[in-house]
Amino acid sequence: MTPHTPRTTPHTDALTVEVVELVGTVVARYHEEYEEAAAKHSLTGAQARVLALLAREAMPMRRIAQKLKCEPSNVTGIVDRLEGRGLVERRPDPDDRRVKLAAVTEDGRETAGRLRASLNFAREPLAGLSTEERTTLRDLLRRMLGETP
Amino acid sequence: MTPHTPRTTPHTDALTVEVVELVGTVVARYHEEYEEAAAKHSLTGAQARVLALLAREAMPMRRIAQKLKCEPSNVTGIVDRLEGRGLVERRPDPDDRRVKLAAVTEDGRETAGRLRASLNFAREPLAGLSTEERTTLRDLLRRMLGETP
DNA sequence: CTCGCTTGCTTGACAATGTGAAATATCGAG
DNA sequence: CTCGATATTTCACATTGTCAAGCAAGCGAG
Repeated sequence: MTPHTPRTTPHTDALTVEVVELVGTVVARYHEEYEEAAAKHSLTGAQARVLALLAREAMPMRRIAQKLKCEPSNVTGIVDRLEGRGLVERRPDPDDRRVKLAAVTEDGRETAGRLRASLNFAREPLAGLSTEERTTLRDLLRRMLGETP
Repeated sequence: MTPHTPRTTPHTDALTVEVVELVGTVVARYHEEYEEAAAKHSLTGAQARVLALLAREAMPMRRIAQKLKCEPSNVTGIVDRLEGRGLVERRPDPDDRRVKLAAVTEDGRETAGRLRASLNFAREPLAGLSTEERTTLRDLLRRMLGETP
C-alpha cells in the first residue's frame, strides 16, 4: 500500500496526512480525558462544559445554546440536571422577562474549579516541551486556527 | 506570573494556559466539522467513525468497541444502523463461530471515501503552513502525544 | 467426553444528549 | 392595541452510551 503521488488534491501529501492524523489523536485523547475528569465529579461531558461556561459568566439559555452549537431545547434539560444538583440556578433577567439567566451557585463555582484543576491534558504532555517549543506550538496552532495577529 | 514557577504546579503559567486553550479550540472545531461532514452523508458522528474504521479493515465487533472505547453492546446498535443502510455487513469468522466480522460493503467503501474527501479540517488550515512549519508541528504534536520514535 | 469457566455478541431497561415542532409568555414596532 | 419576532419550555422521537442478563461457542481439567 504505497501512497501514490497526489494529483487532483494538493492536500494529500504524506506530511499533511500525518499531521491530520496526529490532530485526530489529540482530539480523541482530549475528549477522553475531559469525559474522565467530568465523571470524577459525577458530571457528563455536556454538563461539565455548561458548568465551565457559567463559571466564567452567567448568561441566558439561548447563549448557552449558541456556545454549545445546539438547539435551545437541549439546554433546558442540561441546566435542569445541573440545577437539580444545586450547581446552577435560573434567575430572571431584570431587563427582559422572557430570558432566564443561568448562573453557577457557590457549590457550582467550587465544582467548576476542581473540575478545571483535574483537567490534566495538554498540561502534563506540555511539561516535556521547553518554553521555546511551547511558543512555537502556540504560534503554529494560532495560524492553523486562522488567527493572524 | 513568574516565568519559572517551582515544579510543584508547573501547569498554570500563561503560555501553557494559552496553548491548552488553543488545543481546546482545535478540538471543538475538529468535532464540529466532523459531525458536519458526517451529516452531509446522513450519518451520525459515531456511524462515520465506525464506517471509517471498517473501510480500512474488517474487524470483529469486540475490536470496534475497543477502538471506540465503549461497551460492545453499544456497537451492536451502531452496526445495526449501518447494516440497515447497506453500508456494512456482518460476516461469520471462519476461525471462531462466536465472532462476527463487520465489513464495509461496496456502497460503504464508496461512502467512506466521499466522507474522507469532505473532511476539510486541518487540510485547508494547514495549507497556510510551509513544509518546514508542518514538519515542526508534526514533531511537536508527536512529542505532546508521548511518541518518541 | 463432560463439566465448568471464559469469551463474543445480543437483548432489554434505563439515562443523557440531540433534533424539531408546538405552546406560552414577553418584547417591540407600527 | 395588534402583529410578528424572540426566549424558553414541553413533547415526541432518534441516537448513543451504560449495565446486567442471556445465549452460543471455545477451551481446559478431569
